[in-house]
Amino acid sequence: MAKNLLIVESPAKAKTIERILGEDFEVKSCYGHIRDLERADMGIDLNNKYKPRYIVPEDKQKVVKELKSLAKKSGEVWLATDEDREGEAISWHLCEVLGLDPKITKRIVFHEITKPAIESAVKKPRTVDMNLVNAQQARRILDRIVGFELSPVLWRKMSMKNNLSAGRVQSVAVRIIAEREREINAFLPQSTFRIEASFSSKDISGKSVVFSAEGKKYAEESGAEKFLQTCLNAKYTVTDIQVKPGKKSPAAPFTTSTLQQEASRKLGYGVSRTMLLAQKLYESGKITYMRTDSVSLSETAMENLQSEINSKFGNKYYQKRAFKNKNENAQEAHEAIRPTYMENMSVEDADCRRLYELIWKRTMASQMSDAELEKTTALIQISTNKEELKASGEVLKFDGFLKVYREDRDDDDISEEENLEGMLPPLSVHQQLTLLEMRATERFSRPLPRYTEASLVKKLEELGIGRPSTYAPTISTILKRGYVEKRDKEGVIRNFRILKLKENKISKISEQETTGAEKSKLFPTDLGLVVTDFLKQYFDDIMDYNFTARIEAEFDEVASGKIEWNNMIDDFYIPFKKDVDNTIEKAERISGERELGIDPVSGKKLIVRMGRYGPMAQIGEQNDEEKPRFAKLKNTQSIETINLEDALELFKLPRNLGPFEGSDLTVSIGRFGPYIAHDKKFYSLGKEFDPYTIGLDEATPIVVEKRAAKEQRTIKVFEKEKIQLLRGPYGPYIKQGLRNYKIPKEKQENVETLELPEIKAIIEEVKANPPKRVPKKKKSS
DNA sequence: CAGTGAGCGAGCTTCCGCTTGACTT
Repeated sequence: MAKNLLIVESPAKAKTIERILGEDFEVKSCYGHIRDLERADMGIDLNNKYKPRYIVPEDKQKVVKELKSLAKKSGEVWLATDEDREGEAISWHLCEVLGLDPKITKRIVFHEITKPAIESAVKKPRTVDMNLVNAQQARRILDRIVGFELSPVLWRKMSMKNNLSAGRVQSVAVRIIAEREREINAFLPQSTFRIEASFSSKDISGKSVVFSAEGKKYAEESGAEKFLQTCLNAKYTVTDIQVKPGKKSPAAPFTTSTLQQEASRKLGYGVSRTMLLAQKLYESGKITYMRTDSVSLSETAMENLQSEINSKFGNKYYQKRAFKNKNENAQEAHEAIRPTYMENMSVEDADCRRLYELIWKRTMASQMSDAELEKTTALIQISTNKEELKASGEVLKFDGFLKVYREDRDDDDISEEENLEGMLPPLSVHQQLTLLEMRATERFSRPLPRYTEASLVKKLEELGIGRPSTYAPTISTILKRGYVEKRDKEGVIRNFRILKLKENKISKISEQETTGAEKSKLFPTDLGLVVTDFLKQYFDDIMDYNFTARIEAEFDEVASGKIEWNNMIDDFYIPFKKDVDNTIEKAERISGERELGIDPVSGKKLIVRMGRYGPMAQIGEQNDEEKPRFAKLKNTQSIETINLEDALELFKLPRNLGPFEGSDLTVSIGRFGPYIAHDKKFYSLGKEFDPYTIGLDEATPIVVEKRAAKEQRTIKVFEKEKIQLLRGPYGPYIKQGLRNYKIPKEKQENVETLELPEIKAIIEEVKANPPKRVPKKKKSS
């Protein structure tokens, strides 16, 4: 009898399932979606109820062909794609392509790859849920409409014409970054003077230890000073001690988003790196599926965890927990991310090890007991005034899950008070304390920090925007489009004041701290800011943080059969199309123009705006008699924040440094950064040099050095044929015009002896057999 | 490779969400 064919999405999953199901089934994977909307005319028939036109993309034709031929030979085809909207649609597309009747074809689902789960799924097959499929089609079509209508609006209205894009997810992601930047720019730090006293007391062994207590905060220095004065000659007595038990509970096992956040905080990984390593672990069978929004663990995994915890730490450390997803948008087609076998504490692969151990610890901790704490608060009376000081401390009574894992938090979630808590020595009521010193320290409020890749993912997830499979690609997209940059920012030094009461004397000191330093954070570019403003002005609805949540609710109604998908799309498209047409007709070109003042030399207006090649400054106007002067903004400058002085500075380039070997040296900034030009040749200027201040004596050695290096690189030159024989980082190569040609290995040995005929032969040879490259696909890249 | 910055019109770009490879100029 012919075998049954069971189709899943992921090939790694196929292997495991085939082992579980045994002889009767052949398990194959379709590698995700097998059809997509055609690109021409959006792939949607706007005049016929938005009827979609699907095609099998080129890179999926091979797998579709294979599945077709297998389906023909098989006894019965079973569809086991993921149990979510996208998975349901994949099953339906498979029916369409393989010629199966969706009304009778067997469709099964499971959320975990375990023997009981799969065997019970096979016992109760259903058929494809067309309402759910239609909800997916609506999602797909709406995203296509938004992306393919909005992007062309940008092409028309932006002077920069390199492939700009807009979409339901990416445009809101950029908006989040843009708004945070503006909040930070507008932020005015407020300072307060916080009272902190250090006392000495005896610990259990009779040794002197120091602990601190906190007092009030004062808005002004004068208030803090007055308070300190009232404390002169004071005595300090403990008046009250409160001891309260407390507990901490472990976090849920990892989802894609929480894994990305913790790998960023604890290991400093970007989201793409995390996903790459997780993929490797998944493919080698070490962890469960890594693109998931579920926090639940399979029964098998729970049993495995119980026995591991009991044997490693004892029964006292075990606590069974079932986690619930807080996120309403979760589709929970898979389990949480966990090790497949808890007995593997680590993995061989060094790259993956740290991520694996993180997953292991988090999973382990999730089924361990609470940590038990004792929180102590002591009130301290000041004999000379009515204020009180408060000392708090925390003692860990039982470590519980903290034995293996503690979740990190982002800076913005940690309050000052928590930071201060430490241990307290044993104290008693009426106890007299010895004051070591009391300080009023000036503290400034801080703006919220800029987003990291991972904290942006967290924000997107909270808003229900994007899916586990798209978080990392979305960030790549907004970086690639130049809407956002990932970089560091140096902090600035600022003074703060401290008033100190010590040995019954008050003194004032000033200290310095660095503030505003950021590492590996997301900054909006001028392009990102300008495009966001434009989209918000004309497409407020799409840019709304709740847009996705609203349409998701409608997709749910489609999925439950309450509304027809075409009607839903129609309700969206009619007003949207009106906005698009109106914008194309009425909106001015996007420029972000800002007038900074008057150039003192020419007396003309200086403006900054977006130009064809990026942000720039301009002196004078287009229709002036004299042509306006232009200068490119530096990478670190922004249209929004640059001032007149800095903008004028930009016009000092190109600078003529004077003569060298008979011709002038000039320095400027070009398309590829700062450079020195001499004798019609160009030499890049390293980061350590400033083109605005570099002098002739510094510049000439650079020219001499780089010229020598270039000569060394050159083996031979044939002027007439425009052919050069050069030495590159990957060995010698031939350059003709702008194209490079690789020299075959066997001829690399004696390149010096190569003559023109032989070189031409190599060029012809390479032209005839071009090296294999990633085809520049119009599709995914 | 090292300049540019107006507008026209050719012909191009673009979305989100499922999946893995095969590229190294």
